Amino acid sequence: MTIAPPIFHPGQNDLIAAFNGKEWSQIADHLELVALPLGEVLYEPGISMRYVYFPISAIISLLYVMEDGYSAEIAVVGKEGLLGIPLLLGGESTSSRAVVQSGGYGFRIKTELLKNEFNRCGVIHDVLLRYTQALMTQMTQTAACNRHHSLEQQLCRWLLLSLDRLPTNKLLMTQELIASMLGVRRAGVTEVAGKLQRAGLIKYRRGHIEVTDRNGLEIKVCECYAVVKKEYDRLLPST
Amino acid sequence: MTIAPPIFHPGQNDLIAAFNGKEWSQIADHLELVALPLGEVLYEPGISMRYVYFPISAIISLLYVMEDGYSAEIAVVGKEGLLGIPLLLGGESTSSRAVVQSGGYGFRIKTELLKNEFNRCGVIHDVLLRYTQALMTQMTQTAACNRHHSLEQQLCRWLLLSLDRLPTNKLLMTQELIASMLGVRRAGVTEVAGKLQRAGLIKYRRGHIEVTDRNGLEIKVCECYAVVKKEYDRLLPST
DNA sequence: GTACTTATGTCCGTCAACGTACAGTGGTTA
DNA sequence: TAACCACTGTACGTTGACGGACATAAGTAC
Repeated sequence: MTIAPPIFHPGQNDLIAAFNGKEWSQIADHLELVALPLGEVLYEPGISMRYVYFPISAIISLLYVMEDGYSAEIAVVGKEGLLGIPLLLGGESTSSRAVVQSGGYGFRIKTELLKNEFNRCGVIHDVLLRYTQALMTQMTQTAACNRHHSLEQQLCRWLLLSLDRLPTNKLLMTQELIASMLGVRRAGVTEVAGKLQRAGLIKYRRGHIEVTDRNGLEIKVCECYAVVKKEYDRLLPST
Repeated sequence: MTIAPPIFHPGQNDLIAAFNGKEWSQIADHLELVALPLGEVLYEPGISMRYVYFPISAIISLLYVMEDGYSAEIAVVGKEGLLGIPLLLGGESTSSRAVVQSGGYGFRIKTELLKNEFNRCGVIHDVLLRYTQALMTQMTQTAACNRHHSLEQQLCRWLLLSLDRLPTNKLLMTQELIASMLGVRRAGVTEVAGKLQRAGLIKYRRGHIEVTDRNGLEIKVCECYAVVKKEYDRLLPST
């Protein structure tokens, strides 16, 4: 038996919702609903891509993968954003990889079409540039957090950022995956996650995480989370 | 006695050199040469600024300063770039601070004037967006480098990035300052710098660093330096 | 030249995270 | 039901950087 895909509409992506003008309706027809299954690689470093993605229920992780195989998450993109900013900025490719961190659905559109609208320098242009700045804030904070904060704080930040981009408080995530996103040992994640569980903040079950006390996480997390969230709210108030 | 400021012209900034069209000449007259002395703070988090800066001989460091006073460098801007991208992206302010890391000169122009030209979506617009992407690459690499690489590698990267933005191989820099840029202990910098000096790569003298074997640094440095450099060259080939 | 400030060199105990390894256990498949 | 695999829990020694402290040396001011 096959399960019918859930019914989504483009406006569930916050950026698309913010476009909603005449210029947008011209290309809205070209949006295409796609499944974004866990682990799918959407962009690979140095490769120029044909589509940009507006996630709805999926979360995409921007990772830098080093020569020795170690990786580090730079930012996450969910329904508040767009995957493919470099395509609009004119650079085509990036040095990072985009991987689906939490499976779901999204819309995609041919790069050229969005680029054409972007280059008219109307609402779409302005919204996307503000989003670009929000993304830069996230990168900034990742860099600073990597330097100074403990694994526990970083995990809290990661959980909250993910939660903000999901409809539920449940994540499908193994500790192995989280570790590779954060660029730390799996055993380190186990330790810290156990601590959070004993404190009653989360519940763990083989690849399922449930956040049971969001407030508690917000108390434990470092400032980085709030800085990013505040900046997204400021730059993209519609969301 | 007063020393006359060196004679600079705007084209010494690589971005301005790339503009050189009719649209640019309209506002070129409004450029103003300014001294950028070591330590001067050009942008403060959350404050909207009146000018954007095109460095010529100075280097500006983008720092995120945490609540507890610890800081981390996110990126550096020199004659290859522009300080004030967030002003153009529409967000006005950022969460980071911009500090002159190496004293020198630069040109500045009122934000509004550049913004107007930017919004015409011509050459200036395109060049600045490509620069924005280069800056994002630098942030990405900083985040990844902070996570995985040793202090020694990071210092090498920092020296090389600085060197690329200076006319000489000499830096005016105390270890204390470098430490606060990298977000590490001063004693840590001393150790590593001593090691580099004994290896004959640099020469130290109370606030003066001279790189005597650039090649040696490039061998020791992590991949992060090359990734950033390559991306700048690719995105802004005129430089 | 002397006193003073500022930068650098070095040491020590501490600690978070590392790499590695292995045992348990939940869920799936045969 | 049994076998198996993938995920999780835990342990151990190692290590790079930390916080803090103090000594030395290089410039600067008097």
